[in-house]
Amino acid sequence: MARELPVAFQLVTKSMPELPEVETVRRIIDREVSGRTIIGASFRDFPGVTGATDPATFDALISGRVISEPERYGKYLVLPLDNELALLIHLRMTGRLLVLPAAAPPARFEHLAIHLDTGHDLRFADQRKFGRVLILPANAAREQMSNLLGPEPLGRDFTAAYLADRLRGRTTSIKAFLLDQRNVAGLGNIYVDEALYLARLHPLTPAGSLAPDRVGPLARAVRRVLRTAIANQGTTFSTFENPYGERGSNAEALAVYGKGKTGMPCPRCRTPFTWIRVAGRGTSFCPRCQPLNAIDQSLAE
DNA sequence: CTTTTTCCCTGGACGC
DNA sequence: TGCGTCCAGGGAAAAA
Repeated sequence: MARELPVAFQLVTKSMPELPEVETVRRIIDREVSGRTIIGASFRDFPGVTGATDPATFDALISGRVISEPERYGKYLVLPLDNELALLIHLRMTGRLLVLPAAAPPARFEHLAIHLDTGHDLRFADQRKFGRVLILPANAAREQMSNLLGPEPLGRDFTAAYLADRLRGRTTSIKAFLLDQRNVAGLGNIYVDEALYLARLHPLTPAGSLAPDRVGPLARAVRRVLRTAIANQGTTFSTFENPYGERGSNAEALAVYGKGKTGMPCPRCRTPFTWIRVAGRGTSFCPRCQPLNAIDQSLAE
């Protein structure tokens, strides 16, 4: 049994939810919301809960249903219901899931409220409306996930052999490759920059040009930054506390992300970090620790 | 097929 | 102080 929630609390703050942040949200939802019965729902000012574009239909589909254990696929969250349907949620940039007392006023930028039999709501808020909520058959949701996403980086399938095979012949940059959810699920801008720093790879390195002995370390770097971030309950840039007094502390563990613009020094060699744009994303790296070697440079032309 | 670019959104930071 | 501009970036879709 989940303990009584003391007051309103925020499951996760803003700041680009990637795999570790979504996993943090998943665990808290599992703790506090799964097993609960939905007694109603409402939404407004929302692009729509795809699959039920009007509130009444959505309410009818989920009322009386029990939420079962939430599943995470990359950055997606699947909340299965006991009627073969599921909510498929993506927070994108600024999406947040909140648990609030039913009587609490709408959170800022709140779009959707799911009323639970505990007297609390599961609410979805999103300043920039990039986030998405879908209702669809649970099996269809899982099938969509397997079509859209590569292996889980912390799962058994994400091996050096898989990565080497997948990299072969690719001309795009290693950063764009890692951001592509079909290659590996769950990485975003923060953890790609961190993993490349750890693996000492220049973000523009052509993916197919990685020396064989760099592939295993890259896979390990990816796993390491994610494990650390999960242990820290995600990267939080603004202040928040969950009901247990915990906040995501991984921002302090970041070595390179966001530090290129101001030229902060590399903790390893004190060279100022550099900022460039790669794959449409702001990219920070150490020009000394993460060099483009000669063969990479010729391929990058 | 692969790769790149554009677009969606809005608040905060910054320059003048 | 106020106004304009840039920036944050995941992923769908279009373009190359």
